[in-house]
Formats: sequence, structure tokens, C-alpha cells
Amino acid sequence: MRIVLSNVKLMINENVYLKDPESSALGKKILNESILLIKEIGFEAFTFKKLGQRIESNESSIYRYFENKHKLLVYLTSWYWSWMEYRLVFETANLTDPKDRLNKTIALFTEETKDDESTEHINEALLQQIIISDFTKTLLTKEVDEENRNGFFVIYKRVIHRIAGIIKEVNSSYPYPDSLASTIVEGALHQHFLKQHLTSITNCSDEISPSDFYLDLINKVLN
Amino acid sequence: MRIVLSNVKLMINENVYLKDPESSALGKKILNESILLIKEIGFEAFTFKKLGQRIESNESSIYRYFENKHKLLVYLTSWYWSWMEYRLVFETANLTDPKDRLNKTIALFTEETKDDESTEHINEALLQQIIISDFTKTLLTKEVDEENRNGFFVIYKRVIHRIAGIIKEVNSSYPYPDSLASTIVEGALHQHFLKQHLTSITNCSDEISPSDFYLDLINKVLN
DNA sequence: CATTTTTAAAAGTATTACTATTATTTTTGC
DNA sequence: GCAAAAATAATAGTAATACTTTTAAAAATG
Repeated sequence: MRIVLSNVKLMINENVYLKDPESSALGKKILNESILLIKEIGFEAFTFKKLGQRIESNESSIYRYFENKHKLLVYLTSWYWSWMEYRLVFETANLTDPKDRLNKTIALFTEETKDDESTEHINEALLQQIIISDFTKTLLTKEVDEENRNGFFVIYKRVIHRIAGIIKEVNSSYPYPDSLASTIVEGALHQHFLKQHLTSITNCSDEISPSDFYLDLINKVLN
Repeated sequence: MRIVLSNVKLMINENVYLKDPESSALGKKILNESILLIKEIGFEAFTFKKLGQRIESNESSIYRYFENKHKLLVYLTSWYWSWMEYRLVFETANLTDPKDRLNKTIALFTEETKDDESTEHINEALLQQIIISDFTKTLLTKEVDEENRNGFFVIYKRVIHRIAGIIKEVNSSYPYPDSLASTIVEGALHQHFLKQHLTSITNCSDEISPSDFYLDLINKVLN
């Protein structure tokens, strides 16, 4: 199923950016090329100076959009979860059986993503790779409580709550729906990472996907 | 059950350090105080200069033990997993029923740690807090493949394999023992973090522990 | 006690993560 | 179509980081 996103603007918390990057050509270039550059050299080595060189623009111009690279990463991850939320709502809309809805949901959040061609300035497949390697780092900081208060993670939290809600529809007496949802979403990212880099401690491979593992898991846990 | 570690030296891969920190008083001070300082200001803000000031020693002296702070963190995390492996072997040694062994194991890896008084230069409870916030960062780098080849993560991987082995004893036909083990160990760290900072997306609290959640989960998955 | 090793102190370098200033270009509103 | 405002580019500068190097002093060891 192809999603039409052309007319939808994903809303990202305003505290994350100084100037909305979706409001200008340079801003979109920043999003687009930062994904490529972070994927290429890793988030730790990524700097605004290097990004500036790459987009043939100035370091200081990028600073007018984002205070620092951490906030740019929070922006990109928020965009990703917002896009996933949209897909979740869209792709489960016509499913009435809670079990179908749950299986579809788990598949969506544990599968590898293909690029969605309806957004030209974001390569979703590459963005998912960045989410796998770097999303957790946006949370694991000394500033997490303050940033959480400032709404940096609202979209992610909303996504987890939606999934927890679907879990409850299937089994309303299960006592840990939020923990199960957060464990699966975060765990799926981790299994993708292990599949790519630490293959010996996962059963996921070209034949077995994280989806297989988590679909099996959730059905056993909820029945 | 109290563990006697006085006579045991946990072996850490030699590629991680330049000089064995357990071989000198300064080295032990580096381990001891780095745990306190990382906990205090966070790993990102932690520098060898600050650590040097704190232990009233010189920055350059610390560089003779560890090439950089990342390797110091890999050392600390390896030490932690080595200690956990020791506890795992010790505490399951006299259990013959596979189910008992598994439950004990899951409890061990999902519970909050109390300081083990038998090692004076490491505060295990604080170290666990660092593991919760920072262990994943040691893996999520651009250099993970090279460091993995150099044996930086052998202890962690061995721990996961041990747990996977115990899972297989309980249910030899379960198809994803390694993924289940890695999901639980890593997921438990994540649930502890959520419990502390993003309480709305976990059911873990003062009343419900990550152990409750994962013990329930593993028994449902394997039966 | 002489040699080696370890540690400390100081200085130096390249890079990072910004900020500030000024100039130029682009956009917009009348 | 032009003046004003806003955005961008270029340059320079700063404080901190993440080291390396050198030299000297202290401690350990054979």
C-alpha cells in the first residue's frame, strides 16, 4: 500500500528547531543531506561544518535552523516516528479484527523500511538505518528529563501508547502493555543492529527477520 | 547470597586498555572515580581532564591507561558483564531444574543491583546505572565491526550465549533463543531507563519491576 | 643503589562547537 | 518595480575538547 503524503505536513515540536527546515529549500537540503552524511560517516563524526561543505552552504546558515547536531537528530527521529504513526493509522484503518490490527502493527514496526517516494526530501530507508543506530542516543543523555518536559519525545511516546492500546484490544487483562510495546519497538531496532553487526547473538538473518521473532513473541505473550 | 570475589580477577580484553588499570593504585582510582564522575555529569560531559583534577592526578597519566574515554567505557562495561557472568554461574550452580535456572537468570539480569562489598574499587550499583545509560552507546558506533573483531564485546556475547543456552534447556524447540536473550538483557536496561525518565511508556514502577515483566514474558514465550 | 618505569606538569596542536560581524543575495509587500 | 526585511554566505574569533609531546620528578624493581 502506497501512502500519499504530499498534502500532509508532519508536525514536529517547535522547541527542537530554531527555524522550520521544511519551510525553505535550504532547510530541506539540510534534512536530506544530513541523513546521507550521518549514514556515511556516523553521527559522532558528523558536524555542521562538514554538512555545510557538502550542501555548499555555510556552517552558520545551518545554525540558524538547528542549535546543534543533537537537536537535528531529535528532529529527524521525531519526523521518523511521526511518519510511522501516520503509516500505522493508515494501514490499520480498515482492519476490524484486533488480532489483525496487532499483527499488522508489529510487522510495521519491526520490518525493514523501503523508501517512500512521496517525500522527495527524506529517504525513509536510510532514515530507518539512522534510527537503528542513533535513535536511542537521543534518549540516553543527561538532559533527557528537561528535553522530555519540553516535548522532544511526544511523538515517540504517542506511538508507544497507540501500540499499547492495540495490545489491550487483543488482551485487556495483560498487565504490561506499555512495557511490551516499548520493548518491542526499541528491541526491534536493536535486533536490526545485531543482525548487521553482532550476528552471533541474534537469530535474525536474511532468512529470519525481526518481524518473525516479534510476531511469534507477541502472540505467545498475549494468548 | 554474597559472592567472594577477593581472589578472582575479572579478565578484560587487552586491546581495550594500554596498561591494566587493576595493576596499580592509580589505575584502580581511575576505575573507581570514573564511575562516580560519569554518573555525576554524564558520559558526554566526562573528560580525562576533569577526571585528572578529581583524582588529583594528571590528564596525561590517565592516557597511559586508556587511549580515550570510549575505551574506558568499554572497559567498565566489560567488567560489569564479566561480574554478571560470574554471578550467573555462581548463583545457578546448585539449581538442577532448568526452569529454576532460567527464572533465577532472568531475575539476575533484570533486577536492580546492590553494591557488592567484596570489590572496594568498583561500586557495582553505580556501575549498573552507567550500564543502563551508556552500555548501548559502546555498541552503536561506526567502529563496531572493527572493535567486535578486536574482541571488545566477547564477554557480553558470552553472557548472551549462556542465557540462550539456559533458554534451550527449558524449551529446545524454541526457534529464537539468542534473540530472546539479547532482547531481554538489553530490554531490561531500557525498561530501567524508562522507569527513571520516561515513566509514561513503561508499566515498570516502584511496585512493578522489570523483573516482573520479563519473568512473565519468558514463561509465556517458552511454554 | 642504579636503572627502569611511572607519574606529573606544562605546553602545544588540531578539531569542534559554537558566536559575532559584516556583506551580499533573495524574498516580500506595497 | 523598488524599498525594506529577511535569509544566506563569508570571515573571523573563542573556549573547550581530545589528544600528543617533552621534560622533570617520583616511585618501584632487580
